[in-house]
Amino acid sequence: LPSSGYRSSKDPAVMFIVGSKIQKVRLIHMKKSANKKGFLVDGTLSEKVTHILSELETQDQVVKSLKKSHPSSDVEKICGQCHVVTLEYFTSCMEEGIFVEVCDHHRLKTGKRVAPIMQSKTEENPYENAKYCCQRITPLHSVNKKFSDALELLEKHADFLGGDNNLGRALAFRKASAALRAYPKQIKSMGDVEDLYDLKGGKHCKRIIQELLEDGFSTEVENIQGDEWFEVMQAFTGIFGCGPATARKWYDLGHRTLDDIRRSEYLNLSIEQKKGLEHFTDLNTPVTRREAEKIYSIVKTEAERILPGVTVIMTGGFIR
DNA sequence: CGGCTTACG
DNA sequence: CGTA
DNA sequence: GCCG
Repeated sequence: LPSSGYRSSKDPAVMFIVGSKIQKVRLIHMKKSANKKGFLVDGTLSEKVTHILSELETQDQVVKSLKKSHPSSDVEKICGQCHVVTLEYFTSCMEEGIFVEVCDHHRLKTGKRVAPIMQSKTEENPYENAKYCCQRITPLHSVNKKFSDALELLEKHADFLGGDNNLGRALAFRKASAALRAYPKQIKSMGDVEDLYDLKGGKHCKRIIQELLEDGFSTEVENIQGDEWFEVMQAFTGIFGCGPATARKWYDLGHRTLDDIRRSEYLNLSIEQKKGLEHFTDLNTPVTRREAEKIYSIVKTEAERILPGVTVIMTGGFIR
């Protein structure tokens, strides 16, 4: 341990896990497994704490977060006496069964600013190595739309069917579809998809792609598109508040159109579904940037009135 | 052959 | 069960 | 349906 400010080594090590950015169930699980392995975990931030573990990026963020959750503690002092470390440190400790030695790479940065994520134009699209979708870039308009749309249709179909295995199948189709949508080059032969993660071990998705390459269409896909049940399911699940289960129920009762649903006396429509029907077209129309800017301007004006100098930033897709 | 995100109303 |  |  560094000499200044640290307590003597005869005191037991105590960890404290900062809740921020950690989902509730995961936090509970972390504490549970730490206790099980004999680690001392403080429920509140006390002077006994020697290791502060956090998913946050910097020490300043940790201090800020703890001040909120522990207003009566001298957060700065306690943090100054502790190791402030990442959850990778936690993982290492769990593996070893002891408080492992704190290395530099475990420590949280002291800087206030989070480094912006830069996308250099010269950098190649990291797709080839991407195992996880968060590691790759997906264009809004993919050159492989034809392929991704086909698999997306199969995803929906499996989702509409529901039941045990179909949720898993839907997930697989979704991943495969997303993989193709993110693939930067136009797919021209089976060789292009041979090793693609989320497809490489598969048979069904590859068959669809082969059909599209050789014939320009897939019989399986065409059949689904021409299927009345599928079309009606698609329409019904387009209603806010109506998912696959409700859509199936309505179909089985003989309904076929949105107006059937509107006119029906006996369906106990939820408030969401009533509003979903009322604003069907609107709710299925993407919000334009122009509209988003307008709302932004209203929010910004009002926020500045309440708190002069405040920063207001649009988030979600419109941040791009 | 099991598992497939999580939380909330 | 549906939404986020 | 695909992955581990």
